Amino acid sequence: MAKNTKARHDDLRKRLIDLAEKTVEAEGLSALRARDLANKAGCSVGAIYNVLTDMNTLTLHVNGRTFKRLGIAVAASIADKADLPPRDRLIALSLAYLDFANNNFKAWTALFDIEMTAGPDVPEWYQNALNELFRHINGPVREIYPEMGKIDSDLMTRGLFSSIHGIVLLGLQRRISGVPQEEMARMITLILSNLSK
Amino acid sequence: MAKNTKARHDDLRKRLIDLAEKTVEAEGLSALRARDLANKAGCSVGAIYNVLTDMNTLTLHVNGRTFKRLGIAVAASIADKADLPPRDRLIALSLAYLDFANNNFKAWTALFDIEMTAGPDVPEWYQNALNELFRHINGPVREIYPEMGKIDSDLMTRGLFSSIHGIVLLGLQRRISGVPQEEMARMITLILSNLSK
DNA sequence: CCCTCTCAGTGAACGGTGTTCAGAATGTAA
DNA sequence: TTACATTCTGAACACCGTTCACTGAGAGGG
Repeated sequence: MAKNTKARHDDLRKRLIDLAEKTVEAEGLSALRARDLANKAGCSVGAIYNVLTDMNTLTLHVNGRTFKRLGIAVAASIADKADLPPRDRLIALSLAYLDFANNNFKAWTALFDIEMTAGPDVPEWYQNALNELFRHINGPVREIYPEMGKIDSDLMTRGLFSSIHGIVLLGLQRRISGVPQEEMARMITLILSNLSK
Repeated sequence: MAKNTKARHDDLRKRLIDLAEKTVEAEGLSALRARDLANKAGCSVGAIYNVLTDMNTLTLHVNGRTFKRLGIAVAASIADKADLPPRDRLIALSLAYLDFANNNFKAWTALFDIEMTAGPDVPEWYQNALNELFRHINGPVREIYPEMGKIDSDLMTRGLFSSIHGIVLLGLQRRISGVPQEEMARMITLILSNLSK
């Protein structure tokens, strides 16, 4: 029965993450409540804590899935575009990022709404997921700036990602007036098109 | 006494905002609690609600002050640099933004941590404060791209602000590995220096 | 078949939020 | 002093995540 318990635990854990993912996608991270979740899963509140250490780690699991989907969507955007000029590949990547954030707004928001006060460092899988995104950007960057040293081209890569992220973030949160949805794509294109050299 | 109460209310409101500002600066938005605040102000919890509709509006007041300080800091960075080339002025503005966010990290974070789910629109003063920042950016942008139409140059302005914001945000939150403090300035400089035309 | 005995699962209870509102306290006027 | 109006108070409420003393179902031996 030790084996049996583990199987039941694994099963419950998976169901909880599935349900949490649906909730986050539909209503956002703030709608993820322990009692509601237990209710939907047909278990007690306590059962959640038999299987997951925290509500926070549950969110981490959901975010892990979101990051995976994000990575796939971004990679797909340049899968058949290897022959395009590097600037156009950067634009394609960025628009895919915008598109994903827009179509999965609440799940995408949850990626950055989570607490990360524990220590100076972020979970490893989070770093890995970001590094995966960086890899895609780094190729075009090195093509555009072949003379640039590795340190600077890495900085440029992270800087470009952060820039696009900032545009998408402030735009989708409607924190900046006069940036309707359809203009965000143009904003991204404008900035990336004007990268010199 | 109607006058008298108004004066007392105004006084209490001011003291509450002062105390809240200190708390947010020292410990962050999450440390702002109604009971603690009442304790520090020497009043009852209920008194807060006689004078402020909400804990959220209290945060808005604090954020208003932070935005004002931010605006002053950013404006000061180019006050004596009118003769510099536009790209250098953009860099000065951006580094001032980075500097302010770094030196007032918790208060600056609070600017964007606040709930804005109420309706599709953000408070008016928030928009005004942002527009003030945009004005500073718009000048150099129009100098760099004199042939650009107003619509596009406005998009470029907002896009550049969002970009710098994204770099500062992800960098200071340590959400991106390998971007130590001193390299963020270089990251910003790299990107802005490579704006073409 | 029954009786232990173990242990996973339960949900009431705990500590912590923001917010409210019946009543106490204070002030005003007759 | 008394009657009334106004202001202020803090216990109580609703709602979080989290815990832990209990329950009850199932295993194994007699």
